[in-house]
Amino acid sequence: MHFENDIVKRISIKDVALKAGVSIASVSYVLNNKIDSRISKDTIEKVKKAAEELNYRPNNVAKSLKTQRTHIIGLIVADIANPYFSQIARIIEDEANKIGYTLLIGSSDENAEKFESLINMFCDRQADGLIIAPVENTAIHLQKLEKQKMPFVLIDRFLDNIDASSIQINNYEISQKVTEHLIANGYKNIVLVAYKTALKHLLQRNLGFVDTLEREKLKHQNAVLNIDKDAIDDDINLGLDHLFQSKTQQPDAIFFTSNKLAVSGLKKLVQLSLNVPTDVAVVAFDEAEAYELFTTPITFVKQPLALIGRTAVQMLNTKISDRLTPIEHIVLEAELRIGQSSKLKST
Amino acid sequence: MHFENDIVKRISIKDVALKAGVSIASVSYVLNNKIDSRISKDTIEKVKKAAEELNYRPNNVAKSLKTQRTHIIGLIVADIANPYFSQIARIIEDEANKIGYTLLIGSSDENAEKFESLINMFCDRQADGLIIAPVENTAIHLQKLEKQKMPFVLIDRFLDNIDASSIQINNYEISQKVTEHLIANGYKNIVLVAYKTALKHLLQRNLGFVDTLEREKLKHQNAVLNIDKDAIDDDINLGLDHLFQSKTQQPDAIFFTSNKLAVSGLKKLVQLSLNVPTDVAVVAFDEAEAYELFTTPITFVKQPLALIGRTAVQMLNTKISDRLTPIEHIVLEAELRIGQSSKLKST
DNA sequence: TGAGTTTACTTAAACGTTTAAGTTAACTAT
DNA sequence: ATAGTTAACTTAAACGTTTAAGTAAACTCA
Repeated sequence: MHFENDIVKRISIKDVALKAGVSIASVSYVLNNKIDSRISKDTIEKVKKAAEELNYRPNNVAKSLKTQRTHIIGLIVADIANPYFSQIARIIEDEANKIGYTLLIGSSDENAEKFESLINMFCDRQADGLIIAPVENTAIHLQKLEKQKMPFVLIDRFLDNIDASSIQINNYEISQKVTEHLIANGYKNIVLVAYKTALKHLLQRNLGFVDTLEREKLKHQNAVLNIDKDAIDDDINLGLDHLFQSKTQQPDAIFFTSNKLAVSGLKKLVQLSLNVPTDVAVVAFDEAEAYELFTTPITFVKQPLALIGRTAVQMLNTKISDRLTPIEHIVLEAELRIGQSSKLKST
Repeated sequence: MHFENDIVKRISIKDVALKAGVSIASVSYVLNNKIDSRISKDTIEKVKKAAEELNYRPNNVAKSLKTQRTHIIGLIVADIANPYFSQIARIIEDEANKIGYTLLIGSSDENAEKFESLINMFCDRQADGLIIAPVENTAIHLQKLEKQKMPFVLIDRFLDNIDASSIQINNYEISQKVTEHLIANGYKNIVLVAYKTALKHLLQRNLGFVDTLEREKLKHQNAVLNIDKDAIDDDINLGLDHLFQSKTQQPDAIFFTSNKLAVSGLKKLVQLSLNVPTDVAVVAFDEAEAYELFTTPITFVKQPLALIGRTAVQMLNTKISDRLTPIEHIVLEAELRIGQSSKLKST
């Protein structure tokens, strides 16, 4: 039978069986290397030859339906276009592929509704497990996942009211370290540029900063500039304008708590013709190509992305194969990469 | 029945049917809004109530097996960690979601073998269609796709020996335009930093450059620095060192034909303490955060990413719904964004 | 020799859906 | 009263696999 302009009928195990003159069960055994069930060399040859000649390719949809395993891992990030997440995604992709999984990626845009529909989509598609950078107000959905016994691990962020395996960095401590570094280098009017958020990991960054200022007896009123994540450029524009107009106490250093904040802020500093670090020192968070190419190389907090990705996949994989694996919280250490943007203040 | 520590049994249409006291067919009709088959208000209510109470979620694997549609679109890029591709991926993700598709992404690393296994993976997973940035020496695999009548469209790149729908930018013309722009601004010793490659779209960029030099009677021997994509930093290091050591004819302008080349090259220029544009002018390709933050904002070729992504999804979708749709080649226009890095040469 | 074992298969049910075809009761029209 | 129609369902096959269970021939050994 030949359909002139129709979809080419895909070759199934049935066609292979017919051509090889054996049962479909035999074909399945041969093609899946089920050596425990004894099959003659002759049959193996016949099946392999037929499969080859027909250009047989397995149908994973059917396979998944039968085996109840899709070998799909879902990944929910805030935005795959953000280099932080695209780098992590790439690492996870490779790591997942290595152990036979395919990665399905979704962007939540920090939006709880999109987040929920991604969760649903992954569940409906029968993903074997999920790696999730959770969004504010999504604890309910994660609890639902737990109830369904869907294996998942959290990365980057975590939520209070949910007890799930997670991989984080030492946000509080690294933020302390950054602040201490700036103070040690002679900066006294340090401003933190952070997000308006309830996300724990970001609040820890803020807290590490404020606590350190307090401990070092530096003023910390108005030391935090809170930015709306949906209006980064606008808020930073206004915020920095305001800060540098104030003749009383201009900041001598800025600590940006994310790459997007830093990139936006650096643009603004260029616009304001402020020199880094002579007019104002800068420390950033996460990586960005831009940090290396800025007039002066930027000091930044480098997250162990490869380790985060690898650990996430490994943890998830053990969770998938053994659902009784206890919950685990892993804290990885971020690194302070010191560039020129925060060097010893020349007085 | 309750399994203490086992996987929670997922609720199927069967359970809903049982609870509602109707057949599974009725449940299917109700849940899929098949209004053509007449169903009483009463039954509709019962089914919806049962589904709700049981928290029923459809099993897309089973659905796909039966309907022969997965509503999955596969996307093959060189590397999802590359901002050019992650931005495109994000646009495609949104566009695909809008019309009910889920995006599956794979990175080929410009490697023909990985490329082939991605193609196979997508086929085995029964993707409805593919959006592909093809790799060198992969025409065979694309031909195989054609033979199988798997709908696909090519983006970014294209191959000679394959007649498939594609979306490109006007590589040759925009490259001419860049070169003319540099010449118009007084630069005479322009060097092109390009990839060692057989990829057509990149060769067109090279050709647009060389042709323009020739037409303008400028020397074009050694005007192209070819970089191995697997050793970008090393090759650029050596190449630029060599160029700027030559006392005879130092370049006064560099045109980088990709974002990765540009970022690597700009780093090197910083190392060499060369000022842009007074020592050497620069034009780059594609976008990078870095361009805006460099000492002087970089002139670059901006691709219409959103349009590329949207067009790709639309073309693919019409191909999926009607496999007889004729092949189409779309050429979109890139834009030259003029920054400070190529401004009028001060003599 | 014949009961038991091993080898090399095949049969058939199942996974969770969709949907064409079948069924039955109620209604309509003569 | 009866044939025909319609409404509201249900039955069962199918999608392409996997795999437990069944079968039949060949071999083993007392």
